[in-house]
Amino acid sequence: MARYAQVIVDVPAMQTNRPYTYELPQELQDQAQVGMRVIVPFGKGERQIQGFIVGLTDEYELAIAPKRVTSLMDLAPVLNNEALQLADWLAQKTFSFKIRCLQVMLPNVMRASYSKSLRLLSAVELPQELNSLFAGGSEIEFDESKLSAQQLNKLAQMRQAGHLEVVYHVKDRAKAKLVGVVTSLVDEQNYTQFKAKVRKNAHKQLELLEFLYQNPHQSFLQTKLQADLQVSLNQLKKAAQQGWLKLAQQERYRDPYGDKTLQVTTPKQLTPEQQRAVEQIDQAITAKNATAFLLEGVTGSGKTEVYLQAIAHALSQGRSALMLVPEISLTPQMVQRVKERFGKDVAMLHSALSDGERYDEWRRIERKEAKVVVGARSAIFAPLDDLGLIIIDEEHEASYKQEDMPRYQARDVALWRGKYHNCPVVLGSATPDLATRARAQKGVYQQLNLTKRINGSSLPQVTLVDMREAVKTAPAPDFSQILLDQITERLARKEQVVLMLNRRGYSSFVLCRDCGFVLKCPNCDVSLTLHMDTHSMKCHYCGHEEAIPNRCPSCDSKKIRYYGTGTQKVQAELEKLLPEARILRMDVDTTRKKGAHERLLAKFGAHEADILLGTQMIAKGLDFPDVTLVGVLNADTSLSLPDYRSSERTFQLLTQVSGRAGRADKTGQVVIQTYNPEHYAIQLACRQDYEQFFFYEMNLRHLNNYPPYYYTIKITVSAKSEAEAAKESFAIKKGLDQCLSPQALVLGPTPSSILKIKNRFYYQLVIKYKQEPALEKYLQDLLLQSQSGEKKGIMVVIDREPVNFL
DNA sequence: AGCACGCCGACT
DNA sequence: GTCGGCGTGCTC
Repeated sequence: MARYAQVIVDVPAMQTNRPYTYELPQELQDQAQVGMRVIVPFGKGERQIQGFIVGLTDEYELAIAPKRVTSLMDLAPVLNNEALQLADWLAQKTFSFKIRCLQVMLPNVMRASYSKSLRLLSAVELPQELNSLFAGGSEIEFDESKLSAQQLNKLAQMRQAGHLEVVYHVKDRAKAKLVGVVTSLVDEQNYTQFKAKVRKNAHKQLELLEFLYQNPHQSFLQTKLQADLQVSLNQLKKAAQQGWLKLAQQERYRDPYGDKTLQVTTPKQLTPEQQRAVEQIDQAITAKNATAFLLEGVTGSGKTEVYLQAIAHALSQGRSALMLVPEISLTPQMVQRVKERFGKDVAMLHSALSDGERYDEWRRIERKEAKVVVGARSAIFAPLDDLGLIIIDEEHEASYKQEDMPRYQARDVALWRGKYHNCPVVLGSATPDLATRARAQKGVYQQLNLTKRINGSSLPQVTLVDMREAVKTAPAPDFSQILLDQITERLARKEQVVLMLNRRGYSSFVLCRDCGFVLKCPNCDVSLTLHMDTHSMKCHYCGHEEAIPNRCPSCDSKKIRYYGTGTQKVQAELEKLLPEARILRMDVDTTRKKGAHERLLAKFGAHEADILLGTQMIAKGLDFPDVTLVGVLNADTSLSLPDYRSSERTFQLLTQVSGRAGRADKTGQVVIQTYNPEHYAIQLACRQDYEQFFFYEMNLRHLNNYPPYYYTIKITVSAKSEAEAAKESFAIKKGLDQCLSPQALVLGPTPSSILKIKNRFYYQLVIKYKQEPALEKYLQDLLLQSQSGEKKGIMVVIDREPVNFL
C-alpha cells in the first residue's frame, strides 16, 4: 500500500503555509516518521530541497501525480510532537510561515545549505566560451553570479539540446565532531610475536609497540598520541594493519567552556521572603500546576538564589528546567553561578557559541544529558521534555522579542510551554513590564515579592541634577560640578565608578553652524555618526563611511562642528578633567569582538580601572562590590523617542543602573543628570518607586488607548521608491478599514521615523484594538499576498505587539 | 528561485 | 503571419 508524507518545504524565496504531499518510496515507508527532515523534489525543475514531515497518511486525493520523497535526512525525528504543535501556534500567532517556525526550533546547522552543479550528459564539443569552465571534467559547481551573460546563454542552449543538466544538492551541515581514537591491542599474549616481526633498526616502530604494550587495551586521542610519540598517521595505519592497535572515529562534544573545574556551591540560606517565594514555586512544580508567577524583587534582593533553589526542586522531582536570561547578562558571572550549582547537568545556549558548539549543546539536551538549560531568547525552544520549571529573568527586557520572522515573544512561548508541560513559569524583574504587572494585578499571574535587599543594605541615595542650571557652572559639557566632585571623592577613596551615557535615540553628528547642514548618509535617511577612533563618519544602519568634513559641503563655511554626546567624546572630556583616572569604555565599538564584553568586565572587576564608562549595556546584571557611585550623564534622551513606551524604558533603565551602586557595607550614591527633572519617570526612578510608576503610567496608557489596555500590531511596508511604499501602505489601510470595527484605531500610514534605510523607503501602520474577529484572517491573507509583492521589491512585515514603534 | 503560460512588438 | 519579450502564477 502506498504511504504519503505531508511535508512543509523550505523553498528559498518562496513560502507557503500549507504542507505538500509526497509519496514515500517503499524502502522509506517503515523508517519515515513525523518530525523528520526529508529531501524532496520541488517545482518544474525537480530542484531538491529540505522539508519537514508533519504528517503521514494512506490517502492521496489530488488529481496530479504525486512526487516521491528523495531521502530522509534523519534516523529519528528531530522535532517532537510538542515542537510541531508549538510551530503551528507560533505561525498563527506571529503571522509567520510555518517553515520558519520549524526552523527556529533547531540549531542553525540543521538547516540545509543548497548548491547546484552542471553536469555534461554527452560527449559533445563544447563551445569556446565554456571550454575553460569545465576544464576537461564533466561536472562543475554552478554559480550564476560568476558566469558571464554569454556563458549563461550558451549553457541554456546546451541544456535545451539535452547535452547538459542542472543537478541540485542539499547538504546537511549538522555534523557531530569526530576525533580519531587509538586503542592498543598489544598485551602479554601477542607482544613477543609482534616484536619478532619488527626490524631491529626500526626505532620508531619499536617505540610505538613498547608504548602499546605498556598500556594494554587503553585508548588514546590519536592527535595526542601522534604528538607525544612523534609518529605519523601512516605509521599508525600500518600498525593497525599489523593488528597492534585499532583506529576508530569517536563522536566528541565540542567543549565551549574548556576543562575549568568548578567548585560546587550549596544552596544558600534564604530570607523569609525568598523562602516563601521558593515554597510557592515548589508547590506548583510538585502539583504540576501551570501557574505563572511574577517574582518582583528590587535589585539585590536575591532573585537568582530563588531561581536556583526552585530549579533544584524541579530536578529533585526528576524533571528538567529552563532559564532564560537577556543575552547581555549571560556573562561569565551568571553562567558560573548556575554551573557551580548544577555542574554538568547544565547546557548553555548563547550567541557566543559557534554553530557547531550550539549543535552539540542541543544534542546534549535532546539526549537528556543536560537537565538544566540556561540561555538567551531562542533557548526557549530547547528540546527539554518533562519540563518542571521555566524561568524568565529580567522579563521586561526588550530582547525577548525576536525582531525577524518568526517575531515571537519568548515570554509567550514560555507560557505556552508551561501549559503544555503543566509546569510553572516564573517571570522575574525589579521593574516588570507594565503588561506583566497588570496581569498580576488582575490575578492572572501570581505575584511574589522580594522587598528587601539580601544583606540588609539600603537602597542607594539618588541625587538629581538639573542640568538646565548646572550646565552654567559645569566644568565640562557633560559633567556637572556635583557629579565631578563625587567622582573625585571615589577616586581618592580607591572606590569604583560606573558612568552611563544614555545613547538611545541619540548620537553625535556634524552640523554646520552657519547653514544648519547636517551630514547624512547617502543611502539612509539618518545623520552620520562621528567616530573619533577611525577619524571618520559612519552610518549605523548600512555601514557607509566617509571622511570628517572640515568645510560645510553645502555652504563651504568652516563652522562645521560636532554635536551630541558619544562615549568617545565623554571619555576625552573625562581624561582632561581627571587625567589620573583609569577609564574603561564599553560601548558597541569596544565590545564588537567576540568575548570583548567579558574581558572588559573582568578587567573592571579586577580593579584595573577606576571608571567604567558605557551605554545602556552596563546597566544590566553586573555586580561589583567596590562600585559606590553610579552617574547617569543624560537621563532623558530616551524620553523623547516617538514611542509610547519611552517613559517605561527610561524608568527601567534608571532604576536598573541605580541598583548597581552600593553593596553590603558600602552605601551607594547615584547621580542623575537631566534636563527634565520634573518628569515622573525620572522622579519615580530616583525614589525607586515602581508601584507609583506603575499606577501613574497605567493611567496614561488608559487615557491614550495604549497597551496593556489595547493590543497593537505594527505593519511596515518597504519598497525601493517612496511612492510604492506609500501606495501599498494606503492599500492595506483601506483593507483594514473594511475589516475592522469602529472600536479599533489605525494610526497611519506614516513614513517611518527613519524614512530611508539602505536605499529602501519605509511606511508604517499601527493597529490598536481590543477585539477584532476579522483582523486575524485579514492579516493571514496579507501575509500570503505579501509573497507576490516581494518579487517587485515591496515588502510587508506584520509585527504583533512590537517592542518598538520606530 | 525556476519554469510555463500568456498576450503584445519587430521580424522571416 | 511567427519569434520572443518578460508580467503573472504555481510549485505535491
